Parts: sequence; structure tokens; C-alpha cells
Amino acid sequence: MSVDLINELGELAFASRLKRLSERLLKDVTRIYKELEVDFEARWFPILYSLTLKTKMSITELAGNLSLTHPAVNQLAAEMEKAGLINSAKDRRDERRRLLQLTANGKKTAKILKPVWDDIAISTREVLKETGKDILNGIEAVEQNLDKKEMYDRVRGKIIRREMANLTVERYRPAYKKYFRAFNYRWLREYFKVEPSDERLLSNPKREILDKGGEVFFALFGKQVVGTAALIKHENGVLELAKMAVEPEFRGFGIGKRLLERVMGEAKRRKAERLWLATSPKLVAAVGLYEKYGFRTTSENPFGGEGYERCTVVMVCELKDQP
Amino acid sequence: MSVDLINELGELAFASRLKRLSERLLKDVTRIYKELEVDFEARWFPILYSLTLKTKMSITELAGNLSLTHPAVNQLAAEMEKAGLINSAKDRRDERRRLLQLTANGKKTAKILKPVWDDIAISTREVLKETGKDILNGIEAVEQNLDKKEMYDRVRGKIIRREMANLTVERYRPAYKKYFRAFNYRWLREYFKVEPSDERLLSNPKREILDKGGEVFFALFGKQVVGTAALIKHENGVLELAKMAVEPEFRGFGIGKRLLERVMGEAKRRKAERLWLATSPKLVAAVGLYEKYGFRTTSENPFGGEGYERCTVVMVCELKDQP
DNA sequence: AAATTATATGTAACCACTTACATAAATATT
DNA sequence: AATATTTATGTAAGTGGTTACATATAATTT
Repeated sequence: MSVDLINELGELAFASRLKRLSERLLKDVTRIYKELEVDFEARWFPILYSLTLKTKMSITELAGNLSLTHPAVNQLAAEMEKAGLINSAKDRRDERRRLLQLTANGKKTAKILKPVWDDIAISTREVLKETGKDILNGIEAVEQNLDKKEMYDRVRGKIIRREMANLTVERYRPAYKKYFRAFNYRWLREYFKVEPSDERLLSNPKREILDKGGEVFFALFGKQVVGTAALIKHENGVLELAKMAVEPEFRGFGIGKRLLERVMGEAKRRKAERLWLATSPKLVAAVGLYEKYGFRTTSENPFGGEGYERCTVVMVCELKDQP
Repeated sequence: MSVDLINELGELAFASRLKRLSERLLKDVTRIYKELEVDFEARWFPILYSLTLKTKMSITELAGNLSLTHPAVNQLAAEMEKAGLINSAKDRRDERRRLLQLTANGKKTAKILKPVWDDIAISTREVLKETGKDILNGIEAVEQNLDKKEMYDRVRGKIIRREMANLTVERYRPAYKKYFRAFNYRWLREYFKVEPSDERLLSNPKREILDKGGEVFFALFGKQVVGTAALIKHENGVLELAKMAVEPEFRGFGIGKRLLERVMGEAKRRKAERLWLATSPKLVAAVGLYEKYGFRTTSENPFGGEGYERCTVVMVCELKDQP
């Protein structure tokens, strides 16, 4: 009757399966301590063992080493102190820290349990060895892979990529004004600093961009605004791509590309011959994108005196060469 | 600073490690659902998924399939009912059972989440594949090995074997009387039935065995009595090994052997030429042990009429041939 | 030196289960 | 048919952690 869905689900229930196995093993260790009639709880082991290796340790130090939260260590320490296994005293060199150490009784308990711990380790090794697979290193490798990229980011990436079809690029609306400023502020502060010209433009897009014949676009993922880019029309008629920003957690999904395409499309619609931009060589990914879309570095500078400190590179795209 | 003791401890902290990894993965899945802004908790998944596969399921059926306790399923079901994902009704064919099934909303939610579950499964598969190890089958193999012999029994076996040096065999004391009766009753009932002669002997070892020149021995593991065996002296002077019993959880560690050696030693000390016993061919392990110690099946029967129904085999050991 | 920020600890409340117990219905035994 | 046992469910309380918040001390910045 019992189907064991957890087994059947394979990768989808991998976490549940690990949990189940872990609980099964921990329950057995608890049983062993109980049978031995030692006043010792299985969950005290990591702290007791740590304190046999290093005689004095603080709460957070233990928490860090054992992958527990500090309240957990604090509570365990209270139990162990009550059981007479450890005691504690303030660190004289740092009055915040409370140093835990084994009592004579704690050391005795550790000595008594040492052979049992050996038996547990040996038995576990046997069970793992019988499988013929290198499970311990496998688990370690899984952890390392997750260190590189967490499951959350992996799944989220898949979801976003799948739903990129729902990404729309819309024209300026007063409700989006705050995002234009916030998104650009974010990356400006991340890489450079916000200059006075930035402040003027970002705070008054209507007056400074739209009223002068430019446009501001916004990338929307569902209802969420995730990126922005502006087409600025200068007094000499020059069209500039500027203020392109994508929220960090949405970078890497081609949203910048979509914004760039939209700005270029708008410039083409206006029968512009060229689209200009000023950028920094520090922004390697952006420069790469611009080049892919036909922008070339030039020594010309059509922006006159109104440049930015960070913008040491000017690029131009010959729109009439494009389809 | 952080050493990660859990990693360093290898097999000894294997369970903790599994738990940590499981929690890491489950936490990420929770984050994903939260980000999706679906009214859905990660821990509801197994029930929701089960009910997409089989439309009506009872509480215990789910608990069995999901390796959860029935109160857990009951509580989860209550939450899910509140969230409008499932509803329930009594099974008309068995009024005890409450059958759960998805509501329209529950089905909708399952449909919405299906692609996300696929993403989770695919991402997990990728993480596992990147390790180059066959982890999923490895975990399955570990579970199967534990099915064969639990960690508890493995470790306990090691502890007992290591501490067999502390096994002592003592002579009869009134305080041990109850064990003589209890241990023998246990195996007699396990394999046969308690006969009137058993009852007489087991309830009055002093009068029936010791006062007639026999002896009763007890195996002690620390302070715990774990086995017993008697040397009975019959009216015709015949010495019989009888009423040997080892508590089930201490079988397989050589305690029977130690009791047998002690009884044979006592017989030799008394300069007996032969030691007799009556047994059943059903007790294969015991007969094997007797043979190993020099007992041979014989057609003689020195016990006269006072036999037992179960004892169809008589064995004898020529003590004078032994060292 | 004063103010701010970071770190270490403690405590309360919560969480997702579990165990232990109670009850009712079904099934097996006498 | 009456009684005992098993099974299904529900509920209370316990467990072993967590998160969230409060406080004290140390380190850094102004």
C-alpha cells in the first residue's frame, strides 16, 4: 500500500529525502545514548566535541563552526551547564564574550563517550562503504556547487528565462518616475558617484528629457518595473542613448538588450542617422553589448561641454547601415 | 575563523551534514514560493502533489506515502483546507476515514506551480550531476543498507562486542531468581510452549535444582543480567545442561558460549565423565553450539520418564576426552 | 571625545514537526 | 452476539531548533 512518494519523486524530493535519512540516523544515535544510561543528549555532541579540541570557545564561535544559530548554542550551553558538563566565564579581553569550557565532569563524559563516537563513525563508514558510492564526497561536492550558485538563484533563473516572453517595454508614465531615479542611482553609486548632471536629469525626466523631445522607457516584468533606459534629444539634434539601468537581481536575462533594442528602434523610427552614447570602459559588459549592436568607439564628441566625469568613451552607431 | 567542524568530522557528523544540506535546499524552495507571491507553503507540496496523482486519499494513507506522522498530515491538511486548496469528506465505506481531495482552486494552484516544480527538479538534477557522483542512488543505497540493519544495531553490536570483556558469569543468588524464570519463559513461548515440568523447575530453582546438588548460573553484563543456564543433578547422578536462555537483544555476542563453558567447567570440576542435555532439532543454532563443544547426538536417554514434549533429541559430551 | 556602527549575547515567540494520549469505527476472536 | 483488538483520526503537549528583537560592549568614523 505504502508507495513512498519521496523515493519516487527523485530530484524533486531530494531535500525531503536527506531530511528523512538524517532524522533516521540521529534518532538511532539518541537511542544509543539512552541505552548507555549516560546523562548525555545527542545534540550536545558538537559542542562537547568542539570543547575537547579547543578548550575555550565563545557562543558565536561555536555557532559559526557548527552551522547553528547563536540562540541554539546559547540554549544548548544552558542545558549542558545544568547537566554539569560545561561552565563559562566572561572573556576578560572582551566583556561581551562568554567563554565556555568543559568541567572535570565534562571531560570525563567525553572520555567515556570517545569509544562510542568511534563506533558511530566506523558504523557510518561501513554503511556508506556498502553502497559502493562515494557519498561523503558527493555531499561535499553538492555543498560546493551550491556555494557557487544557490538553488534559489538556479530555479529563479529558470523561471525568469521561461517568463521572458512576458517582459514588456513601456513608455514613460509619471508612476514610473521614481524607478528611473532609483535604478540609475543604484548602479551609479555601485560603480562611480552621482554627479550634478545625473541628479538634474534623474530627478526631472519630464522636463529634462521628454519635454525636449526625448523618451524614457521602462522594462516591466509582469507588473514589476525592472529596468529603464532613456533616449535623449540634444539641442543640436543629436540622439543619445543614456541612463540605462537594470535592477541587479534581474541582470543577466537580456533585459538590457531589450531596452537597447527599443531605444534603437525609436531612433530608427525617427529616421535618425546616428545614435550616440557616452560610457566608461569600466562597464565591460555594457560596452560589449553596445558593440554587438553596432556601436563603435569614436574620437568625436557631439555632446559639447555637458559631459560626465566617468564618461571617457564616446560610441556611435550608424543606424542607416542597420536593417 | 569558521572551521566548519561538521565538514571535518566526516562520518561522525554525517547526519548533521545531511540535515544542514536538506535545510539549505528547503529554505531556498520556500524563498522561491515567497517570491512568486503564491499562497503556497513549501511543506504543502507533498500533499498537493499526491492529490494530483490520486484524487482521494486518507490521512494515514498520505502519512504512509510521505514518511510523515499522521498528526503532521492532519495539521497540514487543516492549513491547506483553510487556504482553500483541499476539502474533505468521510469515506462512506469506512466512516473512520476522511478522504482529502483538491478543490478547483487547489487544482489551479497545482497547474500554476507545475512548471516551477519542473524547474526545481531540473536545477536539483544539475547540481547533483555537476558533482560527477551518483548521489541519488547513493542515498537510496544507504537507506536500503539501514533497512537491512539499522545504525542502532550496528553501533550497539560494536559497543557490546568491545565490552564483552566485562561479561561475568555468577552463581545463583535469590535476587536473580526472577530472571531464571523470565528468560526461559521468553524463549519457551517464542518457540514452543511452557510445559508443567518447566513451570516446576523455573519457579523453584532453589528447591528443584540447587538443593538437589545442581547449580544455576547467570551472565551479567555490567549489572544487567542477560542470560542464564542450569546444571541439574538427577537422582541417578546424571548431570544435565538445561534451561539455557539469553535475552534476545543480547543474542549473537557469544554469551551462550560463555554460559556453556561455565556449566561444562563446573561439571569437569566435579570430575563428571559425561554431561547430558535434551533439546529440539528446531533450535539449530543451539545444536550447532553444542556440537562445537563436543556434544554428540545419542539414542540413550538417561533422564527416565521426566522428559519434555519438545525434547526429541538427547546429546552427550564425553568430558574425559576434553582438556 | 562624541556619535555611529558592528559584534556578542540573551530572551521571547514562533515553527514544523514529533510523541503521547483519547475516541470512534471496523475487524477479529471467543 | 459479546468482547477484544486493530485501525483511523483528532488533539494536547513537547522538541529542537529558528527568527526577531533587546541590550551591552567594542570598534570605527566624525
